[in-house]
Amino acid sequence: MYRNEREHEIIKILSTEKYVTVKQLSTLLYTSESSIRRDLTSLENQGMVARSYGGVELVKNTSQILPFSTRAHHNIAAKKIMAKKAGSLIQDGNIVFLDQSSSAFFVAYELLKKSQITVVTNNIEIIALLSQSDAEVISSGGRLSRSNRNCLVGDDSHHIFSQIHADILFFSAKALSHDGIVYDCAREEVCVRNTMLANAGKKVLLCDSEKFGRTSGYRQCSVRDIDYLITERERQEVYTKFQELPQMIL
Amino acid sequence: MYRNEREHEIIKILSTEKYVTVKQLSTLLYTSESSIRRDLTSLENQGMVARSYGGVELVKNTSQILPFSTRAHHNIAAKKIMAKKAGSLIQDGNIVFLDQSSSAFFVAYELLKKSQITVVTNNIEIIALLSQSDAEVISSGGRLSRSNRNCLVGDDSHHIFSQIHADILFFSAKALSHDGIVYDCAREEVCVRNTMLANAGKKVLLCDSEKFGRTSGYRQCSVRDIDYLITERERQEVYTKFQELPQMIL
DNA sequence: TATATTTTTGCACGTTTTTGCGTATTACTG
DNA sequence: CAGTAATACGCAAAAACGTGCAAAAATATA
Repeated sequence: MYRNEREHEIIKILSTEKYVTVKQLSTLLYTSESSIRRDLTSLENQGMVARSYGGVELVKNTSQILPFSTRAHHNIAAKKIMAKKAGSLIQDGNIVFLDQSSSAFFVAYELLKKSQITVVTNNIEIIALLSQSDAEVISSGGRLSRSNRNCLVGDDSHHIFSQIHADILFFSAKALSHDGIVYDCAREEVCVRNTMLANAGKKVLLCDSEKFGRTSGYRQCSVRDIDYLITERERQEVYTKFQELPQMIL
Repeated sequence: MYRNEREHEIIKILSTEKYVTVKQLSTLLYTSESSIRRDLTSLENQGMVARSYGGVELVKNTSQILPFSTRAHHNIAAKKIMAKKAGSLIQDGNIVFLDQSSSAFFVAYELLKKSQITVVTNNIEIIALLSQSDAEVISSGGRLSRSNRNCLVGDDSHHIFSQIHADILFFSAKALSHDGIVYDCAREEVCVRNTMLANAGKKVLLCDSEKFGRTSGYRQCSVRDIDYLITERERQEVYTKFQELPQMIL
């Protein structure tokens, strides 16, 4: 992690000072500017600081140690709200399909509160999370996606989803158009999700309101094919946008 | 666990100080720097501390998201040596099978240095590691093992290994008896490994010398079935123990 | 208690890593 | 497009490291 004591000090200094110059650091830490620069190069490579000509500042959200959590989850607040709502649909003993979305990842957190759950997913991040839990966890297999390196895709990923019938599926998408078509941008991920849709009882779409009224590259399904739509907004706010929608959850 | 009182003290100091130098420790504990270094090597091998030039810090294995990446591995030094040797057997463009052992995890590190590699594994930890790399990564699928929560087992885990023929397989075991039988302790893991063995070109056993002359619950295979045996010791030292062995690597 | 055996310690020495300086290169500034 | 400042890079010196070895300490044995 840290190559030496100085790198610790630099981070400590940056936690109080917003921005420091290389010269200041070399004075403060009684060492040459060369050494400071070498430290900064290392810290930069680890994504801990952001350099600019003459100085450096701290990168926010330094909880990066792990390959995944570094990946910025966008709109976390919305996803947490949706996950809470999703939790109310899950019962002890359920078999749950979770897709490769980060929305589904937050639903996995809710699963930790339930008992006797079986989870089937192609999302590596979810498998890693649940490896600590006492849930039964089943991974789909397949090739690690190149575009979105936290999920398994390709022919081999379909197999398990067609072997198991889930009580409930939680999935997400890139876009939901006004005429009720669900879109995603990655061909292979749409394919796997189709197999999930075909083998699940309740089908639940997690879709934050940012995605309303848009389209994307590939058609996933229609809102008519699903049972529940979950957003981070209030039921009322959403009804005005889509007239003929299925039962929605708050 | 701890080899002496000092190692306990070092951990105690590290629980309050984030980072300490070797010099500080030798003063604090009234002993030579050599002895401190020996303690640190031991603690590092147990995965308890992370060293860097000049000092050490505590390993934080409290990471919630990815439980294993920082998890303590036993006998890390031996595994690193074996991984280095393993690396010399891997060529660019190879298809590599890696089993669920932590020895194989260290081999995965060596793969980061190669190009055009395809990795097939049932080890979640390896998939997580390589998700950052540009290697082609294929996961076996299956049920997350209850005994060893970082790997996939069961019927579904076999499929991929029988579909793909690997250039080389790296695997480990719990024991290697004097008459050349390789043993492991988990039934399900032995089964998957059998499928790997059946579908690999070169078969390479990673086995640190601690495991020599022992047995365990389930028979995996004979040394006659494998092509290379890698240990952390010198070739000479091992030859004296096993007379009729396959070509060994240093 | 005395003696043998094993383990630990500290020092010396060869190796590896880091450091800081000089210099070439690259990036901002007017 | 100069002129200056910051940075990157090569190299020799310094610091830190690992290891073998003999002395010391701890442990086992008689």
